Amino acid sequence: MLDPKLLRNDPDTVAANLRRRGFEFDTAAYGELEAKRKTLQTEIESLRNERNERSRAIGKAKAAGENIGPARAAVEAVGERLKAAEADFAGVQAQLDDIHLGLPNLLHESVPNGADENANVEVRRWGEPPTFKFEPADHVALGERTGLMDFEAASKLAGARFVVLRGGIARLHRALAQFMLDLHTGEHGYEEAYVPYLVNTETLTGTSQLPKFADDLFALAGDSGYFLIPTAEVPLTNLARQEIIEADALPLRRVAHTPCFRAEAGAYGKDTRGMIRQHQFDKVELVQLVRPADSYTALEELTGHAEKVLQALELPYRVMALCAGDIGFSAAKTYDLEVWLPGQDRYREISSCSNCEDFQARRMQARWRNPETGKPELLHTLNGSGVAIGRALIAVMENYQQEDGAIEVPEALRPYMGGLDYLR
RNA sequence: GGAGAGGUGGCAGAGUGGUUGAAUGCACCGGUCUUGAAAACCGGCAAGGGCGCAAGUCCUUCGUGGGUUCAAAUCCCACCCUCUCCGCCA
Repeated sequence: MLDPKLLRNDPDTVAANLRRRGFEFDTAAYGELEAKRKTLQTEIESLRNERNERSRAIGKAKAAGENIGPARAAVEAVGERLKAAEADFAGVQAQLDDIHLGLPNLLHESVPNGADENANVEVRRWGEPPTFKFEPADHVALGERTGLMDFEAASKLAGARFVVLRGGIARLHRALAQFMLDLHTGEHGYEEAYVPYLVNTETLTGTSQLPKFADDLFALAGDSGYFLIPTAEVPLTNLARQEIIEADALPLRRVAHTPCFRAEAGAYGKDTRGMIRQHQFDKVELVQLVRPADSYTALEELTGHAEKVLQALELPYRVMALCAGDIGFSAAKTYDLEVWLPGQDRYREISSCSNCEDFQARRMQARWRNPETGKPELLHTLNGSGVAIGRALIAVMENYQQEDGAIEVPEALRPYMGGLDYLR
């Protein structure tokens, strides 16, 4: 959510910023609604004031043993007028709330212009794509050869966009998660967290998956009100919802390994082959809550923490600064990490690291106590994949494949694989 | 699932219809005392919003949402959550 004061006082600046995303903010309509709101609010407040004063007077009169009959009748009329004004106000406020919850975050000035992913800017590259003396297979073909990656079995159990992993591949998948958690808790100062995979609408509204992106989520059948989390960003970030965090506890860095569930409603026919785009995938997620002044430094650090995973696995990647048109709803700035996939002969997203500034914090009322002012102020929130496990598995399989279809186990993962060096 | 108790400020904890936004304690901030610190003492200290140059002033908020009333932390209804006991269960 954007600062309502900013929307009121400087709507044109907001509109100009959002236009970079290709988002049109109707300032005239907003201004009109906002004026209505103000008029009604002023009216309501003065009516309430009148009611309160008269009621107080009645209390005093009664205590003094006077006749309060006429005074009561007089206030009744105020109550009627108040009721009508409040109904009007609620209608206007509901419209304003819809607008507020539907506006994306303002972009940081460093975000490059551009309409879609083609305009994303490469920031740096790490590692060299491996060369093969044979035609490298993709992970689906590699999985078939070992027989340990079974899309048909998953389809029987649940339908399209699921996978069953078995044996060494399943273990490699688990090893990746363990390795990443150990790296982030051991080297990067994150506290490991175990969190609910089912969350309520308030939580999803806090991180801004709701109300706008309900179609991307899986909701549980029945009336429990639960949704499956699309990422651990949701529970981890919402830990701070309606909290005031003491300054010396900052920055808060948390990491969790969870499954993620996504409806992929807008992705029919996209990435249907293999494990690239699944309804269920595992991810190690990094979340930081920081002082506003520190959030851009924190974004660089957090991105670096995700990069360390790929470096340790010796997977070639590049860092992309997302352009205005490709950046997510709640982010002010985002770096994507794209890993090299020999089977696709190109880089594919494996991590997305964002600074949401106070956008989510305002929705959540996640605050910290600023010792300089003594007042609670909004935090800045950041999140990043550190990294997506399914895609990391693919990347390892494809980059470490051998001519005979075996997969070499990266050094960093061998301790988690009982010392195994090749999967066959 | 059954029975009971309870949700109040950063925390603990009073308050059962009328200047109660809320006693008191802790924490925090400022001061006195002290060589310094602690203790003691004095003072300050909720959040959000409106108007105002400011001083200030008004509105809202006592789990959430409705209701009763001239007036609700206080009464009624629904829901959520926490705790205790019983049952069941990993």
